[in-house]
Amino acid sequence: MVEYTFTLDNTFGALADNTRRDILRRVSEAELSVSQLAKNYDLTFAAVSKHLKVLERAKLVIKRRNGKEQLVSLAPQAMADAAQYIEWYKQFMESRLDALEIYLKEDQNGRQ
Amino acid sequence: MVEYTFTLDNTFGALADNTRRDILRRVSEAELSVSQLAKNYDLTFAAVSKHLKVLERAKLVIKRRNGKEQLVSLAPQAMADAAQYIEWYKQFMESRLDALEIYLKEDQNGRQ
DNA sequence: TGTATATTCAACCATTTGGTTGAATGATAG
DNA sequence: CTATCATTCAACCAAATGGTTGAATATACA
Repeated sequence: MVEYTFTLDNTFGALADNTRRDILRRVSEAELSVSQLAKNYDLTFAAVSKHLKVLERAKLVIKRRNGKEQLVSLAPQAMADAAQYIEWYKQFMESRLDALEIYLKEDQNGRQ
Repeated sequence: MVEYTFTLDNTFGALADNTRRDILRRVSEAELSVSQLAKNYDLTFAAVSKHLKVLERAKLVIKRRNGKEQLVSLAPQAMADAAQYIEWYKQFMESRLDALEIYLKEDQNGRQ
């Protein structure tokens, strides 16, 4: 674990919003312009542009200019980092997930 | 994908803070009282208590009373849910991670 | 060159967040 | 009961977030 602190703050912070997660979902399927993205939300263009800046800061997406428009796509390198953080969290949860299994087995009945 | 929206907001929101991630790390190893936790940070007791409420709202920890103190531990069921979200995110990233491999192979040299 | 299109920037506003302090509540020990 | 320890609640504050509108910038097109 290096100095992931700020990056993790940005990464998780960026993921803590449904619009941004939806943007990620969309651009994970295809590279889209800002206006193409903006069409999907009941938000102003500027608001979507701001969301994109949050995602850019978190290095979850990159933009490249194509004529008048700006094309958004997932940022492959940061994506790998994100997956790594997530993997780390999964690891650190793992021991507890073992405990969970035991817990669930011991508790087949009395779940509220 | 059910209605994870609010939960994911809370989950990722809760994870977007180093103090809270550190609390999670600590309580993943052992059940700790609020004051035992608070000792580790240069924060008031109340501030730590607030962080714990955020983690509770995200169902990442649970508290149980033990005499005067309140013992904090990872919330096993929510932990499983969190792992599931994370797994989902990994899945949806997977296609792009394949693309990443290709990208990395094609780009052995020119990384800035 | 001027105009339209795509996007960002700046200023502003309301709400949320992360922190503080001090009072209130809960539980145990005398 | 009352004092004490552990924790929360309430009120407050500054900074960050998520949104708006309107002006500014960049590119293409005629």
